[in-house]
Amino acid sequence: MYASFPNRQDLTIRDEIRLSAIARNLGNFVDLDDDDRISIKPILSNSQRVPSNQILFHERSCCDHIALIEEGLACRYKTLPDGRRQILGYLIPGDLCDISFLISGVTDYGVAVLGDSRISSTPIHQFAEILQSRPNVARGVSLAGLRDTVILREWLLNIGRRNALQRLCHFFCEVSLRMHAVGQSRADGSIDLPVNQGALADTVGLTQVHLNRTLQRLRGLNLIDFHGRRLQIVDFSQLAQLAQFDDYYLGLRTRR
Amino acid sequence: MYASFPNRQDLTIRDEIRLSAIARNLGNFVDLDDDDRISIKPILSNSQRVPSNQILFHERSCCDHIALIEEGLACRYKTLPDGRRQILGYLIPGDLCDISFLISGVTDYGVAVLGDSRISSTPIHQFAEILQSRPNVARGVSLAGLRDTVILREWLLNIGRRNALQRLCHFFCEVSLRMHAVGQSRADGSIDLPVNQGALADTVGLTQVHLNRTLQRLRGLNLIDFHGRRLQIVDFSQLAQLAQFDDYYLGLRTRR
DNA sequence: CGCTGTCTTGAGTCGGATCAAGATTAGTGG
DNA sequence: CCACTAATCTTGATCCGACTCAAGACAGCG
Repeated sequence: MYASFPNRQDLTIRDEIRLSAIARNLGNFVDLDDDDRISIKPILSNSQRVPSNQILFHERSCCDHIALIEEGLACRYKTLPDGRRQILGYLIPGDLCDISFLISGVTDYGVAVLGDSRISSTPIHQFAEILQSRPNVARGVSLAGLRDTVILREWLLNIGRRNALQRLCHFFCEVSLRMHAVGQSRADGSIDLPVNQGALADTVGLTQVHLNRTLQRLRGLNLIDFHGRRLQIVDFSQLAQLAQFDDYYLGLRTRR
Repeated sequence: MYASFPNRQDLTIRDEIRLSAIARNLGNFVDLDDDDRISIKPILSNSQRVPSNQILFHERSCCDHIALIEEGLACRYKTLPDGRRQILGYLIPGDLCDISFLISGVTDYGVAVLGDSRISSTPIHQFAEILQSRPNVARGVSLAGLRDTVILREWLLNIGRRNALQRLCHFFCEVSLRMHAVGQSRADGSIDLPVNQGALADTVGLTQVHLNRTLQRLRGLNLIDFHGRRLQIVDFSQLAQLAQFDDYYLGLRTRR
């Protein structure tokens, strides 16, 4: 699928899991051994394709499954009675949405699929069993869940205290690094970002029109290139500087 | 201390714990029995007074204790390199800050005390022991922690998608209900809110000047009365309607 | 009483919203 | 492959909410 990957056919199952997005994701937080990786196989085994724009679950719904994004993109969101929407975060390959179902079983937010995706769904009890038998995996999953909250806090700072240009830069920096960390960037460093400008506006708390103009400013500064649902960051360090972006909060192991 | 409370001297230890803010807080999520309540006594036993404006811990620090707000008020915050600050949430009596230390040990945010407070601090290992022996308490603590995140999401929606007046109304509704739920409201329904307008501005993502004017509009509408660090909500239902506030996300058991 | 923090007010500016229309692209069925 | 349709993107004009800067009023406190 991606240039740097060997052909899937040639891989053993163990290697396939090793290269899976979730193994890469958890690998950012803990060191998984082979047994750990084998243990998460059930989570990967019943995936299915989900078309763009489908709602995985609605705001204020109940959940007895834990979904994993294997390919594609999804987002958490909340809406106001008058229809205004705020996107609360993105779920990229390797992300679970949401382990808090293990505790609570209800959601305050909804999850929508953004591009055509492949998503697997695991019953809560089965998921819980894996966590119980593999403490290492459990710790990785906990830390991944914790990072979701850390990102949420950074977003609140972003939207509450940065201006339009900075917000957008910050978002692009973040999503780009996260995609890299789970092996979802292309050879040229670009990433697939199947979102329209309306969704981008709902991400950073702007209107669609103003987002469009901000995007053009960014393009004019020659910092990014965003066409055909693909994001290419031209100058990451300048982008990060403009946004006062610091990857500390992502807690990713640097492994370039 | 509050008019409706019996004199502390007359209480047995068991009753004292029952009336403690943390027991009331956890009681919003699970039903605690007497053994559960006795078990949390160690958490309450080494409290000390902390003066206003003191920093409990800084952004990006390490933590080996879990702090409990027994009286007073504190807030989580993050700052930008240029000094801009965003308050991420308030810690009111009965709140733990933050159980994620059980997993991670480092913070991305800081915590500052706002009014003179009484705060107790428990070593992580001791705290973990209690959770291990009392699953009911553990579940309550987990749900309380989960609600912190739910509130965070609501704040992102609030700051991202509501205007100045709505944001402020929403915040007042929320903090008022939360204080009620842990027995921290006065006989007349007012609550202590030891924050200045600068902090309020950092709460809802506005400047201090504009917050001042928004506050005046709210006073002009005769919906609130905020003087001398005390908040009196004059007409809750109108305030809630204006903010499109819905207490669903707080997950509090209604017990008026 | 004077200091310091906090609140309030005014004037001017600007960032971002709103409204409306047109251009471009993607998707669909024939 | 084209024609038609619906999304999406882009642009312009205008307006308003919120920010900035600056100064003054007020309150709490030693």
